[in-house]
Amino acid sequence: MPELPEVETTLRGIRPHLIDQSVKAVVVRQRQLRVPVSRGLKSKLKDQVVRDIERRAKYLLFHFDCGTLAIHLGMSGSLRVTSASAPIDKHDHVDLLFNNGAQLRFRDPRRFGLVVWLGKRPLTSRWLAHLGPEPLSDNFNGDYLYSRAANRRGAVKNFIMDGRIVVGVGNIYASEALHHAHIHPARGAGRISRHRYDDLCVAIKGVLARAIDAGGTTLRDYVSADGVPGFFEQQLAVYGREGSPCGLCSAPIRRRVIGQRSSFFCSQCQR
DNA sequence: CCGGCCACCTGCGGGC
DNA sequence: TGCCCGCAGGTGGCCG
Repeated sequence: MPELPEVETTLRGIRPHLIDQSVKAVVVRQRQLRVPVSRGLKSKLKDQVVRDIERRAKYLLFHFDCGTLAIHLGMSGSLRVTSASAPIDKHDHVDLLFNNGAQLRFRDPRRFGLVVWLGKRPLTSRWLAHLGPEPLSDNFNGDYLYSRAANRRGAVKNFIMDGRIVVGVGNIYASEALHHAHIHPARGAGRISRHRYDDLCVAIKGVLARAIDAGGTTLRDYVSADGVPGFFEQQLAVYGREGSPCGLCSAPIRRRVIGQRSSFFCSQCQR
């Protein structure tokens, strides 16, 4: 479900409720997520104060004095701040209860998500150490993309979805950004000019920034931490629109599997 | 190092 | 109504 804009929207929703609050209890109903939730989490977090929460790639990092907890939403995860009386869904796997009465609830039907302790040096942990730059940062630019693409024969769509190259570009926004930049998703990454990588970089930043502004994209059941759906779906140019006319040239949008993922594009506008 | 493929898991909608 | 199939927003790991 969530790509970077949805994770950023979640961060903005939960942060004000939890900063400076101390953990009263941890409830784990299902520890079999992508990796098992560690049994020591409860004793580790008890009475610890949330000093800050930030996002790195699609990971939410909860910083405590004793170290950092990471939560990843996988394909179907969501985080909500609820009251203690909220009914428990069968996929509500982990709660953090706070002394101010707030409760952070992690729900994840498919259980591809992650609740892991990263210790005192989170950026060197196996989950974060290999990650590429943030797409909205200044060190992600056309020069960087072009240099990393040299000699790569794989499809550019797979290239920009590779977290070692750049983080946070998932299946929706990869298709969207490539349409904006008029680049065919199956084109070899090493066969794109420096100039076109400038365009692609601008397109990636633009599409992510607009999606954040709209509160993310709601497909199926995604809602932000406050229970409000995102409204970016109405702005999607190609994703999920197979057969409908391209907004630029009216040719029908095509769907094709690239790297085992559905990809949407206009074969007129994108080369 | 790189590319291709698989796995993990549940739910939903469409077709018969 | 019910079953089966294909599809779904992520990403680490394995193999050649």
